[in-house]
Amino acid sequence: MRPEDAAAIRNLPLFRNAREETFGALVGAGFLQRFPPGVVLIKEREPADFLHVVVEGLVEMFASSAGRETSLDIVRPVGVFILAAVLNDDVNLQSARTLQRSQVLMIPGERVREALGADAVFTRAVVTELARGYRRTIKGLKNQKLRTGAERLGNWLLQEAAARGTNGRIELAFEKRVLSSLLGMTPENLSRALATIKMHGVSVRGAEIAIENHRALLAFAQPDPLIDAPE
Amino acid sequence: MRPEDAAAIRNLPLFRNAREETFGALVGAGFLQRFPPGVVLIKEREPADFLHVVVEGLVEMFASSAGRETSLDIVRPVGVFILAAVLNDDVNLQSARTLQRSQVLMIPGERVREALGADAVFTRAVVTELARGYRRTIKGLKNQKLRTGAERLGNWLLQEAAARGTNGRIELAFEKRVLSSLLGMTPENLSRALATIKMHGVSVRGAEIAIENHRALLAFAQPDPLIDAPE
DNA sequence: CGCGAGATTGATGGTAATCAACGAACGTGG
DNA sequence: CCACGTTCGTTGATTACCATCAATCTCGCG
Repeated sequence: MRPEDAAAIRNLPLFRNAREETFGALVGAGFLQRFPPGVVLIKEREPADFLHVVVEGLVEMFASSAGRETSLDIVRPVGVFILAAVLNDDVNLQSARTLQRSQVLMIPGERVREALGADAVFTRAVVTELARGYRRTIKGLKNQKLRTGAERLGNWLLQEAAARGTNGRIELAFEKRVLSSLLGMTPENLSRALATIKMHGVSVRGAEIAIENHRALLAFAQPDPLIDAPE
Repeated sequence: MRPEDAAAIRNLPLFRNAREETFGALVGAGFLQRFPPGVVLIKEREPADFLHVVVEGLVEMFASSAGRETSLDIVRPVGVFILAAVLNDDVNLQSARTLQRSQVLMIPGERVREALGADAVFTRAVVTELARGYRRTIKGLKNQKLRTGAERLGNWLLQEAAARGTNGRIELAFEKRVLSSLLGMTPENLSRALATIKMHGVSVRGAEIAIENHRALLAFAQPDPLIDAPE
């Protein structure tokens, strides 16, 4: 593992204040691996054997049922996934696949559960991380139940633009079909939603999306801090 | 507080294995109060000052945005709510109101956060409870994104019937409009969904719903343990 | 009895999924 | 370098699903 990767992981809220030996035990027992795009890292219905940390790249969380499939989240560096399943020693509710060439650290779940008992500070960080993930998911549920597709798109754009601080310019890092699934619609409908939203201050050229008229998009999307807050 | 209420709370997964003094400190600092139906206990956007425990009755968690409103969960005895917001010392993402005459124990958030540092067993229980709530919400999101309204209804009925062990008979404990909101549809559409699933082995008379043909309903609803499992 | 809240039913329009066809971009192999 | 093929995205037509508006019905209760 490169020193800057180790430092990035150490700097995760989950590990930042943990004791050195806790961190060492966890990372020491883990495997750091590279994957090409499109690799399925975990599958729903299977036991959650490893806690995953995305060190580099991009990972899509998704789920299927009765022949349908939907994307639930996109995990960027440095982020963690299936923490809840690992802690409960349960099966995965979600699958995960790489969207880009990615580097992922996998820590045996058993080690994570051991660390819980051994390091109170780490445990407190786990509580915070879980609570944060919990709240993120509730926001996702509100987003899905309270808004139309075009509104979800508008708010997603506002959020992305704000997160990147790139003055309203957004370059999609993955295919539009993934975005459509994340936003809870079909690819066809994303196309139409993008067309709709052009009337509200947005321009689209391929994977380049720009918010030309921030005020107009705000008026249309009506962002709500209790749904769209970055965290 | 009646002794049997104290015992029920003590028996919650969250408190079951906590040290006696932890439990005493938490419950001792709490207020046990009775409320008539329709009382708003907490409001979204406000700080989460108290952890709430539903001792008796029924509480609806709901949220609003941009003039729309939806129900997110129904909490029954003995259940806990807004744990995540209390732990993060953050604002509520959801509001809560009583659906029936209810008894609720309110524990100051500060005490809960203190107990985290003082009792490792309690902390471990908090981790488990949070992870469980997290996974429940992900199931809710999958339910919403992967199924139609009638399918959500069918699976809700199957789940209720199984939970009550009352041989397929379900007596609604709250108004249908609440159920419709919980299932992510309008009251009108719930009526139609109920009409639809009459063709799949369900009978409805007022608030009495019965699964006459379990096999037929299963075939229609296609329950999935990764969405519908009680927990 | 008659009122009123909740539930149902009907009519209509909007939103989204599906099916189908076309177009653009890209990579490969001739 | 170009022809071809594949994948992705877009567009159009149709259908399914759902929301809204309006009217009626049911039932509990004063």
